Amino acid sequence: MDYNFNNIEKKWQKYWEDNKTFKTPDDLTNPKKCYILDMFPYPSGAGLHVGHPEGYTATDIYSRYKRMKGFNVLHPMGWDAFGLPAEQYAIQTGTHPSITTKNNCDTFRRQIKELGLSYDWDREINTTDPKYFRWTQWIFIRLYNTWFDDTIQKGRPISELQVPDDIRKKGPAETVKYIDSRRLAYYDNAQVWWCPNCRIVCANEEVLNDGSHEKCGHRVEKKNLKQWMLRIPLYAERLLKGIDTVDWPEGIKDMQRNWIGRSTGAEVDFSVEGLAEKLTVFTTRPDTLFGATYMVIAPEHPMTGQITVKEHADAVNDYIKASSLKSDLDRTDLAKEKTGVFTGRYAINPVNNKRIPIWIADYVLTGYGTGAIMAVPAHDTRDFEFAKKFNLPVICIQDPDVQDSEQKARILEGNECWTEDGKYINSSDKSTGIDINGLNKEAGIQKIIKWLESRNLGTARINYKLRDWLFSRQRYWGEPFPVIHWEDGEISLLDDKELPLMLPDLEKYLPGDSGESPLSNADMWLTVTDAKGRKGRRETNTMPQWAGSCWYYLRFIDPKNDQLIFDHEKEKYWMPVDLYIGGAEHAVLHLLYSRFWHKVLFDLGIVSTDEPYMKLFNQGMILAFAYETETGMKIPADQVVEKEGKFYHGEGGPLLRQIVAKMSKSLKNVVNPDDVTSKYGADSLRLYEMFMGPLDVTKPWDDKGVKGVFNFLGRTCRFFGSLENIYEGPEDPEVLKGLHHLIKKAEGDIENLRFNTAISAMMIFLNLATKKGKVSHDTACQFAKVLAPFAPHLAEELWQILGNKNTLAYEPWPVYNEEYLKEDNFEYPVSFNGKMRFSILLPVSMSKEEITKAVLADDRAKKWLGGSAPSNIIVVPNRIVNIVVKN
RNA sequence: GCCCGGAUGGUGGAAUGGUAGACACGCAGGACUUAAAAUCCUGUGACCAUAACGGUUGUGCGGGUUCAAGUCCCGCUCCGGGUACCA
Repeated sequence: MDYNFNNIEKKWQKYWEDNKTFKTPDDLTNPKKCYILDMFPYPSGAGLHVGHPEGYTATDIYSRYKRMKGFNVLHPMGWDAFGLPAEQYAIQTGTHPSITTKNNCDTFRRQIKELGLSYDWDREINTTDPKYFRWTQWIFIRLYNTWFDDTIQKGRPISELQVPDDIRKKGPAETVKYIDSRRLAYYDNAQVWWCPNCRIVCANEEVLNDGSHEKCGHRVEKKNLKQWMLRIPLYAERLLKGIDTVDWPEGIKDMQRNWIGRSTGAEVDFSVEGLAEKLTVFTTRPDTLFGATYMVIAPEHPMTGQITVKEHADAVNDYIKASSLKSDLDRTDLAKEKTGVFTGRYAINPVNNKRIPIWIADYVLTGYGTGAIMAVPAHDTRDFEFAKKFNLPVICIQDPDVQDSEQKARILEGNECWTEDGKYINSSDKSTGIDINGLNKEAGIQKIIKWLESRNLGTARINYKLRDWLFSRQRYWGEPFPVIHWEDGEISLLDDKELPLMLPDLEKYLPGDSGESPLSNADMWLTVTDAKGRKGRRETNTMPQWAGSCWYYLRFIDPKNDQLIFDHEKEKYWMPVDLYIGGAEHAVLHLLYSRFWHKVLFDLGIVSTDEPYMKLFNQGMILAFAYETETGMKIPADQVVEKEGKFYHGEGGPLLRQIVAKMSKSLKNVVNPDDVTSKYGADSLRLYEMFMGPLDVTKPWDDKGVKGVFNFLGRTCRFFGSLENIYEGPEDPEVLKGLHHLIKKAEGDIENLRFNTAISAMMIFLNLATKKGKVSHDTACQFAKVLAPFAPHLAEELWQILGNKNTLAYEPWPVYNEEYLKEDNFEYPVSFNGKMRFSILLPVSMSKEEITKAVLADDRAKKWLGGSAPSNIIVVPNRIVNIVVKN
């Protein structure tokens, strides 16, 4: 039978759709459940990219396999469809973003369906659908009404928050202020990055290192705006601990840990000459207090005004102004050159009562720790650079653990910085009574913290890099906040019954002039009046794109529920997600934000698991070949001519180098999945994406490679689709062995997401079957089953040709029989001194002694021994023989 | 700078410490064909050698552990990703 993939694929896609083959039954009685999730895409106007099907095919193979293993499988797909491109298109053309979004979703859906992916389309969700974002708003209300109880490390309803009496006495305004200060969501002024080009606020994460906006490349500025923020750092410890409980790649776990950035140390209070107020610093090295020769506070520190003495005020103000104008670019570029200014004032070092100068410098950040540091130039490289530049004293207080005596001398003299361990010197003071001389780092830190705490000078402290999450955007195309700002200053949230709060239709989508979102133009929508006639204005910010993707996996469980966010019995059954596959670019933000929301929902009893995603896997990026000249100039792929395996810039042009690069329009090396499916079919595309290499590595796309799997499918079709190759009766032992070997291999490989080697095993079996010329009907059916998760269209077709009536999507996965895999003989490689010289076929049952005897009796062994006696013989049964000869 | 990966034929890649290069592409030769495409068969790391056998060498570089190292340990080089003065 010819391999007519077009007919076969259309036929089976229609069959699956008509029969709702992959509709997940709402059967909560099957104890074997498996929730297999893809990171749902943002449906861009460009359509599907070959990177998308990589992860989708992997989860599809896994899903189909699990169904055949008798699992109840939840495998849904949806759209993360809020986002800027549709809004910018609306600004340009006046087309409502919902129309653009719908069109893009339709394209994506069509393309995905053409790949034969076994999604339950009845569960399709769309973050822009009011029936969906109603619940996103609902979760926001929960966040607003939750506080974090540090003592039990748990989020609790705000109604359970005890307001201290001294605050209650100050009146209702102070009480509200106190309560607001504990909510997980709060509204406050925040200095944010502002992109003048897009006229939107950008999250820190969206600003690139060079100070440009990730989306448009324009330089961003700082701007003060009222913003919604989420107190994610309160969950830092929980987020950190949870990482240890999930089956994720270690690299991703590390990235999350680093992002949370826990560091232990101490807060130390320094008294300031002439001021009542103390200056508090955070340090991870309180043990180096004796080496603190100056202090630095951030330019944005609230005490800069008080600390700066008159004579230095001008210089300080100039410096603060200058640094406030700096973008990240400047701060990074100037990282090599430290800047700073002296305030004229001195602090007192608590360990020895010495006066040390207070400086202002922008290498100290306002958002981390207390925004102030004690500088220990002898043992911190940044402080060292600064001290050298401004001629501040460097006092070495640790005898370094180094051999090099010259280096040791330089360190002791304060001419080189030492950040490793060593025994303390110069670290005692009679007047204060502290002495850590002779101790090493760990003991020194313990002793100093104890001392500080006993004197109320400081306290042990844990700090996190993780910052509050800026949770609002000045955009139209996002979830509206269910929030009203009343004229008397009160903020109130909508009642659950009033959800969803819809987006108003607009004439124009341009942002408001002051940086407000386009919603500020929607007068009718904007103003509200309560029963008492009080006027209010709706929140004009909308939520960031993260909001919808933070919890979508939960809605898939019960996507059409109008009464509840989801049915709780269903949630208990399906959660957690068993396998989650997506790109590593979401390793930190999406996964961290999503885990945070999930933990809040868990604390409130809305979900039943502490972590949402049990096993995570990141597919590698798919790159493409690109071409460059000797000098490294990139040449678009359409100008390249291939001749005898070499590449030239045009006919007769200069020789080019083939390199591997990201697919890009400028390099003209973008591969469109539609082109691949029209030429080779969806099964070939699927198979090639999996055959290219391990799922998690980045790998280049090679059109020639598709041919390999296409050939395999063609040969499969011609062999198993031709009934003259199939007979009724017992199977040949060699074929039987090959088949069961394949079943075992494919099963293990699918479980471990090693699809490339599973496909190779199928090719090996096909080669064997072709060589034999005929296989039994049973063998053919088993093979179709193994093929089914990978190339489902062709597998269904073969299954039908072989006389079966139903879809094989739910046929039981074949069981391999170890009996068939048993070998009578093993071909022993015989090495001499580790070098393989010849092999010898021996029965597997042979004892070590017999093997030794048989090998030594062989003429070839005699040749390699050359008359001398072996000094050692290592026999590993069914593996190897190694003979050691001394010469 | 720091953190995390990676380096194996012409190419993508395979290999529980135990026969390096499975499988596939490409290439070469052959069959079929008037011819081409498609398909099928054979060969294919490099080097030396041969009528045939065979041998040497080989997993980025330098050391080490081991009977045995692509795999484990130490020290580098290069490439990719993440991150940016986090006290």
